[in-house]
Amino acid sequence: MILLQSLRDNTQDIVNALKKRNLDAAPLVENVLRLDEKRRAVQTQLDTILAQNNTLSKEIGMLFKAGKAQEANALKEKTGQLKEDSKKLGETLNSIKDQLQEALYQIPNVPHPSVPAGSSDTDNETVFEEGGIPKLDPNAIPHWELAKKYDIIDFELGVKITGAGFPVYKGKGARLQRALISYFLDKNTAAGYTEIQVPHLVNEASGYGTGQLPDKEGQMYHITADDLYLIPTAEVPVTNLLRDQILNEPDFPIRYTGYTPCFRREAGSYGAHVRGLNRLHQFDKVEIVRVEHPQNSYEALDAMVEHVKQILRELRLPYRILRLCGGDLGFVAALTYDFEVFSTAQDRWLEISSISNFENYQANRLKLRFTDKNGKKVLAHTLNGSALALPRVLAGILENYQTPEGIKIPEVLVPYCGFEIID
RNA sequence: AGAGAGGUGGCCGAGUGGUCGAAGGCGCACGCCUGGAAAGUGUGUAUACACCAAAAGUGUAUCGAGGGUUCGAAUCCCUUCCUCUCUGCCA
Repeated sequence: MILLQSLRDNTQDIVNALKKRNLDAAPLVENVLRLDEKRRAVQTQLDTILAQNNTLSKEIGMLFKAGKAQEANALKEKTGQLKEDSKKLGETLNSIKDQLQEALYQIPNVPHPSVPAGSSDTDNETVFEEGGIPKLDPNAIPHWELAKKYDIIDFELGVKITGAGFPVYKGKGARLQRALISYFLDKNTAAGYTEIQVPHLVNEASGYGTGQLPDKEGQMYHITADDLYLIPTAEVPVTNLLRDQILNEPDFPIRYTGYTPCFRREAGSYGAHVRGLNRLHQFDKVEIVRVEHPQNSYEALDAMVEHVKQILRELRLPYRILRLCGGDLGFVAALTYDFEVFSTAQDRWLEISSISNFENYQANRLKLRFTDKNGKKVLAHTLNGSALALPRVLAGILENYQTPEGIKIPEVLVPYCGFEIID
């Protein structure tokens, strides 16, 4: 959530910057500032009344001790009105606070100056492109057909036991999945990220911490019996490890990587582009998460981008990097780079990683702070990215590495797979 | 799931209606002591919000969370969440 203090201090700058999201934030911001002003006025009133009441109570206590019961009782009568007033004001204050909170939740993060203007994914800016697009056999086919041909992924079986979007990986397909997970984790730990295994279900507080709640309630699977949510990404449990923490400067940088399955309801997103592995309800992902000193967060973002580049180079997949435009930028992100792999067989780009700096937007909700050199408590910056999401990487490999003899396994994965070709 | 115990500051732990934001200890920071260190010793050591231009300062809230009783609640009552122990179940 956006920092109220900076909203107060830089109102106009923030409203202007949010225009990049094609959002006229002025009314939202005005509402927040109005509520904030109201809140402070009520707070001051309430504090005064409570202070009076406290003083009286102390006096009464002392009078009783001194045996002056009569005087004490006289004072007691004075407190009646104060009590009534404080109760009313307390209720008002709570209601204003709730409204303020809700109003703040509606304001998205302020885009970084480098975020291009634009309304949809067609306005995203390609900042880097690398890797040769392979020349495939004229009979090349998309991965869902390859999956069937070599019997490595069974979508129908998934439908039978669960439903659409829950594929079953078989034989070499399953082994390739496991290989990718291990390979990604190894790359990440070698780059300094600490491997971590987290629960796949989280409570409500964690959902709020990283911003999935309340905005994206409908996107998560909710276990109502125990009021827990299946994680849509490892970002949620991993980032929440640091919720309510006050760090020290030497603790930076904090770097975590974790593999988890991810569960997404993807309500309302069906269509031609969701075939096969392109969009699933359950998929595997290896995530990287960083918590940084505000001064270093953009350096960290660049490092994360470089790191993922390295992996795609090793896998020899043609990819490009996009800087998301204001219209495509996620609600809580200040700057996001998307990685896309080109699927030659589908003749389209597939998003396989999204790396974002949330600056202090997420940390504000998480109450994730550190003590700076002057002893002040300052919000940290949080970042995360996929390194990497499995299904589309798998799709890219299957499609780009297909030959008439079978699907070749990228060299770096052979030691992890134990075979060189799927045939 | 059933029965019981419990949740206090960075940690341990005292506190069963009044001056308690909370004893004591540990830890941490700074100083003294020392050739240096240890030991010893002194001081300090929560967070949020409000008032104030700001600092200083003052006020308010916070003893798992929410509500109640009371002039006054860490302490009493209710609700709820969580943890631990035993029983049950079980990879």
